[in-house]
Amino acid sequence: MRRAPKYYKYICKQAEVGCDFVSSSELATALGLGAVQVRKDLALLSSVPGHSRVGFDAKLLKKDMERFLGYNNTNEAVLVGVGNMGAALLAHKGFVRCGLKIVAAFDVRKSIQGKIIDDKLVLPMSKMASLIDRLKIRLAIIAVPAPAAQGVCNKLVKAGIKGILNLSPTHIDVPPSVVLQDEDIAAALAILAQKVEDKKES
Amino acid sequence: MRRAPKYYKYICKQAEVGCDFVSSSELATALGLGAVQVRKDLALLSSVPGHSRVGFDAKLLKKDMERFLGYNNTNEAVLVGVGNMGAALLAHKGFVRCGLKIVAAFDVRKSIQGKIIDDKLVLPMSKMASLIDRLKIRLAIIAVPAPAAQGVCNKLVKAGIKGILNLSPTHIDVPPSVVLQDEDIAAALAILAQKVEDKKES
DNA sequence: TAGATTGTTAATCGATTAACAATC
DNA sequence: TAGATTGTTAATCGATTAACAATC
Repeated sequence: MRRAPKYYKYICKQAEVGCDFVSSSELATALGLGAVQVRKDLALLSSVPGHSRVGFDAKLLKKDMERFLGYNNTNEAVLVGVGNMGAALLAHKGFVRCGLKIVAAFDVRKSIQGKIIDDKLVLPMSKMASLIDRLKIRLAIIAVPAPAAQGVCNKLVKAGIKGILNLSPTHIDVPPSVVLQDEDIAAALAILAQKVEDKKES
Repeated sequence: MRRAPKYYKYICKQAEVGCDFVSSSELATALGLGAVQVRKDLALLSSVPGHSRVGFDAKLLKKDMERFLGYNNTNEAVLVGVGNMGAALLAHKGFVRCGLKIVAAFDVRKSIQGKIIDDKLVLPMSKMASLIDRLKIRLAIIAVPAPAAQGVCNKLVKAGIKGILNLSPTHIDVPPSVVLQDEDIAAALAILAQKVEDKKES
């Protein structure tokens, strides 16, 4: 359910302001969605039915969303590539909220090995496979330059990684047993530019 | 067409290796999609029909994709928030390829104002509105902490921005005339973790 | 020709929307 | 009660898939 994160963030914001209840019509107008669609989504996502006239209990709904999005059970991940973007992710505070923790970082460059960023030590690539195996890590983030991405990916898969978030702007091949997700900020911005252009015309 | 970037990246990779032709069945197996779906997509995206037995001309198809994805016409954007993530984006090389250029960066913190990152000067917020207006910028990236995001967004909209890429992990409100796109790496990784979990069970 | 490919037409599936009854 | 909300059932729409004819 691709709308769940949006709902979650809106509910969080409302809960902060002290709203005890959130109605589906409120969510619909706030997020620019159809009221019926939101009602249907909430019926699916919420563990308790909503109350007529007032809507859904904000705190309960927030908990349901967290459970649904898997923000409760902590997942550990490794990061490969501590360049500008990789270093920013190491220092990023937003992961804990989603039940995520980067437990180790790796880089080929000797110059950065041994450095500590936000309490995490940057290790050489040679330590990667054994650490993933020993700690039973299943998730990895690839933040290396495009030409190195496929090689890193192969090593990760061999070491037992089951989910890869690919931040490099290139296609990589994974076996069917591994889940791959591409996240390319430049491409996302380009799509946004397109949408703006399309809107102007209509 | 959400699959276009994937096609594009795969074609790029093949073109680099020296492949002159790409077939839809090849794309399908490489990207894990249905062969018919790819054929239909290409029929829509390609300006020239494919040749039977060999597939599509890789160079032409690459050009078509670039045109479709808007990678040709250069779009300028501003960045607000030069923290870890913002600084990484300023130094990021991947934008040019997608026809994008960050022309200016802003931050509230005096300590970072005046610094130059990758040839771009970090300016105080007070310069933002006039610069956006003067350079007729339509795109902005928000990379500030969550509590500041809505305030920054309001200023951007007032200054005439038409498309916003929101990297902060919070919901923000925009008027219907503005296109908003959320990009939350932590949330993306959480979804990946979910998919891995789901796969294990099935 | 045989085989691998393309493109098209029709069928299926899933998600969205519309209409309405039920609740407080 | 009246009004605002919820939840459900049926209709619509769009995207995906299946089947097949056409090409080199």
